[in-house]
Amino acid sequence: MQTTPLTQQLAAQIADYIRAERLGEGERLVERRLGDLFRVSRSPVRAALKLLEQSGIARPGDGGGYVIARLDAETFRALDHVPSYDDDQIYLDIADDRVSGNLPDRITENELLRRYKLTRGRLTHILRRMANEGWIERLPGHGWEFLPVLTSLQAYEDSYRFRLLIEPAAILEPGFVLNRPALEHCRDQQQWLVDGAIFEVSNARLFELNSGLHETIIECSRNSFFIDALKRIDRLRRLIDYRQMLERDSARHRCREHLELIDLLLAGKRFEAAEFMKKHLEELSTLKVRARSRRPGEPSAEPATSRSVSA
Amino acid sequence: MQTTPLTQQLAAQIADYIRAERLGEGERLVERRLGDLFRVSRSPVRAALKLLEQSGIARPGDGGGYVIARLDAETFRALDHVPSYDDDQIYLDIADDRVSGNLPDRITENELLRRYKLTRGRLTHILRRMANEGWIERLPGHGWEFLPVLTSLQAYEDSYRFRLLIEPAAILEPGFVLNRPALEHCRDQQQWLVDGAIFEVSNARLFELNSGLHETIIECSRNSFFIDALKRIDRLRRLIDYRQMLERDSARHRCREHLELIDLLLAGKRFEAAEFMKKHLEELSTLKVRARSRRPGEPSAEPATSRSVSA
DNA sequence: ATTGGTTTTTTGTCGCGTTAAAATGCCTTA
DNA sequence: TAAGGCATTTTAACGCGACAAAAAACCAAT
Repeated sequence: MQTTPLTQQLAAQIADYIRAERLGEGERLVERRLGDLFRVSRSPVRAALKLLEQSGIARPGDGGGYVIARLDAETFRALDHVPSYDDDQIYLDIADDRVSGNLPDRITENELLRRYKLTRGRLTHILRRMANEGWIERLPGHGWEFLPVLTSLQAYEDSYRFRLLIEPAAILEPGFVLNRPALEHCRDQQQWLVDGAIFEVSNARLFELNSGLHETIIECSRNSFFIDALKRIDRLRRLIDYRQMLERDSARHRCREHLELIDLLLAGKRFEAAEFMKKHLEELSTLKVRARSRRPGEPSAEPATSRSVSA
Repeated sequence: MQTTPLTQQLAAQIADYIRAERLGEGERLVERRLGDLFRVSRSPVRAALKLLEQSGIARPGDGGGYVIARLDAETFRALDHVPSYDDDQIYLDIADDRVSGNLPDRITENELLRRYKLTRGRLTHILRRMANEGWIERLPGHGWEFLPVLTSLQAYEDSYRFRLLIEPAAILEPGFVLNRPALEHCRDQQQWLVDGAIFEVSNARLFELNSGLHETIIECSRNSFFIDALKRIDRLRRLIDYRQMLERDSARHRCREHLELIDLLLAGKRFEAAEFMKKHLEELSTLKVRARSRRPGEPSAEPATSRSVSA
């Protein structure tokens, strides 16, 4: 039996689907329908179903095929963490090495190939992704050059001024429609954080939950330009914010604000919500600036915060 | 002698550089310095210099190397149009075929390979580019799917509301610094259009000049998030706006507005400029909406605008 | 008509050799 | 010491074949 990335991903998606749709034991898992739903052919669906059988989520049905087995929370947990693409880890490794100064400003593809033991295709994928996110650039001839986007404080302030503009405006978009279930899901998560989980979750997870909330809100605007713009910023932020130790007390304060914000939205008070979002982001921005108050060129006044960024 | 794309591009860049820096006859064109400037090694610079010799812009200097020859406008014109990458044309062809309905919603890479006679590498480049611009998407398994971003009127209105937000705000950014030479260059171009050239230039060129102006302005904000956001929108717009016959009288009106806008900026009246930009975009938005008042699904009421573009 | 099972076709990734072109290093000269 | 000339090394795109996996077509059963 083969378990390819696609198969694993599909299995996780199907599990999510079962949970989201509240499907009960004994219901058929129809191959064709699942294939249509997730835009793949039946082949990977079959493999995914076999995988789900092994996890105990599905069992063979009468007359072939699979039906849903039992559904305790424990069973799901096994598939909970979406198996991130192998590439994603290497991508983060490169970002890591870059931010911590292990990679020079300019580098060739072959050098990266050697360092990270990749195939050419994979590396090309990763490089293009980084280029799209705007922190590496192809040189006219051979090689690539890292851009200073991530490392400068200036970029941070810039990104917050941009968010300050678009996020409140998105809430006031004419096409804005609340996605209640998604928002309520976010509220549960934020409540969970406030109730103490915040001191236990990883940086990565915390970042994911918070940016996920902001993205859920902006998605309600149903204007892809707002949505894409924020998502692009978040992909960039992820690379930095992952790494710095987030201060949990102020993070908790932010989560409380998130809860307020969600409640305003759920109550239909869009205008107030937009105002609140503005204030929330303004606070966030000053927080960040205070935390990393080093000018790009200037020597650091606070050695504790100045991690060497580039060789 | 080899003339690769890089060589040609370099030659054009060097020519531009000579013009921009007002370098005179007899000045040395130092290989190393040019290489550093354009971030390439000496090899392609040498090839480019040979090319410039053929064009009559450079001539061999005493003791080797090249110096600037004579500099009449006629000589430059030969190198004026930057040789666009081969890929760009195919990219536009695909967009063309897509917009005019010659390509199905889903398609495999091999099918595209056959249709457009590309190598795998090239196609991968193009597909990734389209994916980044947000109008095609990789399916989980095999194949790609075109997204409806481009074709819907809704997306148009969305994009204009987004621009209406960011473009005036960009002018008011704290880091805003006028790029006088660039703006004056734009003013010359706009004046040239208003003076009658507008009835002669191609759609493509008109689009390029106008979006170039808007991008020049937003670049003065020196906030990469504003800049990137607008550039992304423009890349999308290009695909559509290329194709529809632009109405020259209202286009001329827009150019007149552009001139006013530039004058406000050059006079340092940023606040007024931002206000003017807002009004300008509002007008533009209503224009567009009126011009393409066809719902995505509905049959076209104006057959004149649906030109079959490619076989 | 749906569904599952099976087979066939197609796809797209990987590995590897080849090669033009870009980068680099060395030498000479002014 | 800064420049060009020249030779050498390195790079990355291309082409091709192999192979696993996904898509598609076909069949049988209910």
